Amino acid sequence: MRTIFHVDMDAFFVSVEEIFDPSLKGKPVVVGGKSDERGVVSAASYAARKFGIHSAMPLRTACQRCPHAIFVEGHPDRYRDYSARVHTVLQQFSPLVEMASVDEAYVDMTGTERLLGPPLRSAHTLHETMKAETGLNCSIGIATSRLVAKISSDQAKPNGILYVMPGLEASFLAPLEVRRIPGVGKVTEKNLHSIGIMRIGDLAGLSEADLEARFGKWGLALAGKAQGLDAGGWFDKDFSTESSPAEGPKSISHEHTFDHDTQDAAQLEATLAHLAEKVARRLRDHALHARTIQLKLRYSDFTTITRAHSLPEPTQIDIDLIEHSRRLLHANWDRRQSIRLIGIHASGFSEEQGQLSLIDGGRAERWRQALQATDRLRDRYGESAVSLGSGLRGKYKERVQENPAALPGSGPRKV
DNA sequence: TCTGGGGTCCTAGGACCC
DNA sequence: TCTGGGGTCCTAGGACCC
Repeated sequence: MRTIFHVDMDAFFVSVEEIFDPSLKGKPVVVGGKSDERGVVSAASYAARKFGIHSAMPLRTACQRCPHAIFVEGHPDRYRDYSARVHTVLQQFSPLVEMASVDEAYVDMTGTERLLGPPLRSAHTLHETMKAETGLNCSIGIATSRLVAKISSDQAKPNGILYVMPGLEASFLAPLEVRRIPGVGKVTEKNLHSIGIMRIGDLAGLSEADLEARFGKWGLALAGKAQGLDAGGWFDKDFSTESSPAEGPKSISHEHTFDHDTQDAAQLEATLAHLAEKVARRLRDHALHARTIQLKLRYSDFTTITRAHSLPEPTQIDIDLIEHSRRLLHANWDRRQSIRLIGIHASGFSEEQGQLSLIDGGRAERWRQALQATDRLRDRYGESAVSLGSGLRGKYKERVQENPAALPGSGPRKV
């Protein structure tokens, strides 16, 4: 029998902002951007939630619900820093810690009783240590599976601890809404409601065969989740010993939503080139080469298309990404419509570089050296210090020169 | 409710090969 | 040349998570 903690930081981004500006404490605070910008809420303080504000809500809606709320841009580097501190605290309690995202983690506490006491006691100690060492509140769910631990930390919020004792999983889950199951979103919830399944207990009452007939493979997974089982069964894996083969990212992408929809080809190309440079930069940082380049366009009416192209040889060079994404743009953009969002996505990674690229083999090495030099300059002087020329073009260039903040991605970053 | 940005995983159809 | 079946790769779209 395992003992799993799911540790979830309370209103993480807001709480970190409060450390840097204590005057925010207790006030309705919204992290995500200005109140009149295109964008959504990344995190809301508990005071803001009282006005009906929640994450993923459009900023403009949040502003309508609470005009006197304080809107702040996020600080991703601060969150990464505090996430690392959280990780450090957790490692004092178990060597088996898995950060599931920037603000939550699974900790395998199996076998720590002799050292740290029974689960409720060690959770209490962890809770206090977290507050003392990071200044942040967290909620802790304790259970025999990751799934139930996660659902119970959710029920423990804010700033609480909830222990689902072994054997009580089914009775804990039964009264909860199906939406509480991780992986059940709006669509699945609606589908389940349409056949009269409202609560996890209802779901647990259906047979595997029934669920499979209705939802296919996903139905089988759902049947397991309704029992509180992790994906691979109950006792199966012991997380960090079965070394994660999925080392490193599987895709790297950047996208940008314009303040105003546009049909200006120069602006689109300049933005795309800039996004491509950021993707290429990150490919080099990870020592990865991508074979598939995908363009994403979202029109004013919010219809979204993606168009992909696979290269004969993988690449990590700016101009390959810029050229291929530019071709995809011109081949697929319906010019009757104006564009709200443009993005580029790289996948199909390998660690080796391709023999061919748009540049012939002899010059490839010099290119690599030049790119390394620009990477270093950007490290030292900032992202906008160096550009390959194609990143800036036409009208857009003028705007950028007058106002560096006009360049997507420069200035304070959104979360 | 006028809807971000970064990811992961899944499905489904068609091409192509044996 | 009245036509099966499987495997793999590629592409497009969508659900979901934080």
